[in-house]
Amino acid sequence: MTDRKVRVRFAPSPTGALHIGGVRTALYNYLYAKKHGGDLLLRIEDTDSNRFVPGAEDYIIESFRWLGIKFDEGVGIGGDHAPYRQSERREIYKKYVDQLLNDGHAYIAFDTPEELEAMRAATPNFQYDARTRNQGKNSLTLSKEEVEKRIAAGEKYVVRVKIEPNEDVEVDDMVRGKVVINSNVLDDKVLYKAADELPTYHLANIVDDHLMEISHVIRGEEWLPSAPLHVLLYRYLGWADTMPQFAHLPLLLKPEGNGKLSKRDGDRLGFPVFPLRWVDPKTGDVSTGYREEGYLPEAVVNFLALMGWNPGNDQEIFSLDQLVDAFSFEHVSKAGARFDYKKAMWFNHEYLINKSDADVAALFMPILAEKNIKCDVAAAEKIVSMVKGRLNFPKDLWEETSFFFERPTEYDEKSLKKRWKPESREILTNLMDILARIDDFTSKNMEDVVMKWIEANGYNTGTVMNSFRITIVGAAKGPHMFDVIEVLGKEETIDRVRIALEKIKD
RNA sequence: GGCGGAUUAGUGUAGAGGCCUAGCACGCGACCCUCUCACGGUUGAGACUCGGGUUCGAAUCCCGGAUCCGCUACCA
Repeated sequence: MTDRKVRVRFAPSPTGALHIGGVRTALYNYLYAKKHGGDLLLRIEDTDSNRFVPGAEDYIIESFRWLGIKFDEGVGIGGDHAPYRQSERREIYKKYVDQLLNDGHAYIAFDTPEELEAMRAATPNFQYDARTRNQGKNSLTLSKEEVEKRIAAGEKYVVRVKIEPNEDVEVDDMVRGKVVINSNVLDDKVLYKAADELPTYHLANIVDDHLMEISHVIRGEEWLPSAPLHVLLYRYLGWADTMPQFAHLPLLLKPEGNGKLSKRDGDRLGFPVFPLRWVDPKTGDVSTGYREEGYLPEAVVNFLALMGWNPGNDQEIFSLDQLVDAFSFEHVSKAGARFDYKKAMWFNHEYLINKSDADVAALFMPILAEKNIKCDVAAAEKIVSMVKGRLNFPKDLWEETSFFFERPTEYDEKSLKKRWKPESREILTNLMDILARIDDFTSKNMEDVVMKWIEANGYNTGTVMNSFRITIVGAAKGPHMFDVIEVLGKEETIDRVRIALEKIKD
């Protein structure tokens, strides 16, 4: 289409925590920009003064910092097109509002909310448009003098776009192809509110995208119905030849039931819908985040990328750079995607498994510190290497390793019932003697000695090992037994068996 | 209601007229591995929304119904 530089933007409203769907939109913007050597900008769309929430902007910036999605320009970074906060761009919008007014593509309207309400009530399917605007109090129906008088008197007004009727407007969408709709179904949307001297989304969005030289608008599907309006605005403003290309992304849907993914789904099913923990400043409500739940940022990115896009083959594990390489709109799906939080857990599991023992140990150390347990890094790495495969989250580490640090206080009943045999007591008593005589207390050596002993006595390996395991671990679970007792050491191992034999009733 | 979008197993998806006896992954079940739990490997159940066309042939193209999603604010 155009050979100009790819410049895309993520433009959230600071109305609360950043929704995970917004994160995905930003991610796709990032992937497309980087794939084509372009820029990604962060713009804050705070044109609704009523919905502004303090802290939301910092939250957004911190979220992307954590996820590793870097912006090239925008709020918090700066750039040639500053300011990037719409509330700081009032004068800029005013200029284009006037241009639209002068060119007859917009008009001033004085109708109060109550009057509009009445009009809506009076006619079914009412919308403010070419057929009905003659019923309103606006600069098309009022005399010039009257309009000026009202404005001079300080009456609050609004500027509406004047949609030309009966015209097919075509939106060329990168994921959906051509979408055509007739301008008759478009209404004369409010573009500007004199009350707070701010534009609405529609105008601000077009003006900023034009001024910031945005080449592609990649946003959620909820914007598809207003895309024709945007196309018209580019035309009315005389910017049709540099209009960006549109791509409307499928929405993230509830894991079950109908509708789009919401915070409530996360609360109900137990998964985060926000990247970071968020405390609502008004209500004090606390929402957990992916970061706080122990998700790895690279796992979140990978999972999100695959909700609505696929590489066209069976590959599932992608680094951010690999995603950049593979991304294309040809493989963005059109239908909304049910949010698969179980798959998200699996991705985290995969990333955890593939981390080095040293990296997982680094996640383990703070947990140990919190429990007031002294453990050097080398030992932590060794322990972690044994349990890495069974983790979904770092917080599972304690559950999987606590027996290395604390003697069992009780013995799992199910395990006892299934694995404790009448001969267990006698076998373990003898095993204590065997272990006591081993000088080389390493896993491999002990395995050799003990297995030979088992064979020589004609014991059942399962009976011996499982009974032994229960006395050491407290249940029929955990890594290779000899690896466990190597870490524990001879004295501790024998103590545990002895104590267990005292406590366990046959 | 109006307008737009969508529709492959429970979920995410592959599939762009014959390669489809519809592939992969998550989840679920079984088996193998094994001293247990995991990991890993093998494997099972499980889908083309429904009707009509077009075609020698349709998951793939066309039309219609159904369902779902979104929009329909001086919110984004």
